[in-house]
Amino acid sequence: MHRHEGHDACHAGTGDMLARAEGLCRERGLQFTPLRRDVLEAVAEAGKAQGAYDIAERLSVPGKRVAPVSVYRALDFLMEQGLVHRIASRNAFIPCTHGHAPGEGVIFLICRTCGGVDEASSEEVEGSLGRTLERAGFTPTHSILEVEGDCGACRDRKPAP
Amino acid sequence: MHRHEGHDACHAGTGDMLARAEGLCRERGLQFTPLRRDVLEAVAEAGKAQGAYDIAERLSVPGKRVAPVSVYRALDFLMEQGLVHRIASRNAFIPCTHGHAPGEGVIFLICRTCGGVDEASSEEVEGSLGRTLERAGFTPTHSILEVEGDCGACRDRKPAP
DNA sequence: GGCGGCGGTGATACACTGTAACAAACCCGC
DNA sequence: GCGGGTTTGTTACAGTGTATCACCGCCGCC
Ligand SMILES: [Zn+2]
Ligand SMILES: [Zn+2]
Ligand SMILES: [Zn+2]
Ligand SMILES: [Zn+2]
Repeated sequence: MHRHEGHDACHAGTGDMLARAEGLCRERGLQFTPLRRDVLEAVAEAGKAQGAYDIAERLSVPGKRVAPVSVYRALDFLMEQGLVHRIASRNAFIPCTHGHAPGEGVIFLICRTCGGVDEASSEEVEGSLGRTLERAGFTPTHSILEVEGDCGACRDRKPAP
Repeated sequence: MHRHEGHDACHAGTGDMLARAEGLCRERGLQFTPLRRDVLEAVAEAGKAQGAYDIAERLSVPGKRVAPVSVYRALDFLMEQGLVHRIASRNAFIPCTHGHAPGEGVIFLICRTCGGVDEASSEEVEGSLGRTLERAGFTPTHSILEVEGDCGACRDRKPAP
């Protein structure tokens, strides 16, 4: 869940996220390498959607540069495992904090003020979208639904004029 | 030129589209310049979503090159006037063949086989999405909904089993 | 031990997408 | 014709993503 109370709250789930990722990779017989771990950690700690180049810069230290291409490869892996999502409207990436049923759609709620991205899902939206597509004679394989606006915390913080 | 080659989803036809655009610009006191006209025509004739650089190349002839930056400016104008849409998941542009009520959402149906993009809208999807957002305490300003899959024509043409 | 395949990483180069900045051309009313 | 806004040309650059090859570490096999 996306929280705005402060950094501690935002970062609280990072450890859990890493532990979950490690377990999931072991379970699937895949390698949770240091680079993949670092990329996931960087995405999880950021509190907002991160570009691949942002991650590369964040992970680079004097004497040890992480090239964007390596970040892209790690992100591809993490996306295949469902640990990270790509936000098409921002060319940026977020950690998955939701845990999805197979085939379930996701709605990304992107706050234009704080930049945070929350995930939601809705059987109702799924159903009505499915009916609309069927009516149009269209067979879907994949869909993206991204909403921009103001999250509750930011709306409360700046009450209407 | 080539207007009746395929079964293409030129619902309205390129000519109608250009006439509509010209009338709309006159009505709003805006300039429907040759470049803007050419860009809209290129997008409308393509039959599938076009990248800005594709359009630039299509409009360029020996001795008269159209720079991508000019295409981007024309596309910005056409998008402001609601004559063209941008497909975020493809970094590409399509002509608007739908005609939208103000504030109405759009669903883009992107065929992975023929590359064509159709538009749909649904009060039902709008409503259920609005309720889901309200439940999440999120105030939307703009949303994108893009579905990838197979259009009816392509599904019929390749009967699977 | 040596050896070869395999997946992951490093490194460079490149393609694609989009924007900033400034100059020149154009249009339109005065 | 003149002045001011708009449109376009041109160049340069920033941002995003991919291709390619080489190297390394690991594991199974001879
Ligand atoms: Zn998720
Ligand atoms: Zn916010
Ligand atoms: Zn439209
Ligand atoms: Zn199709």
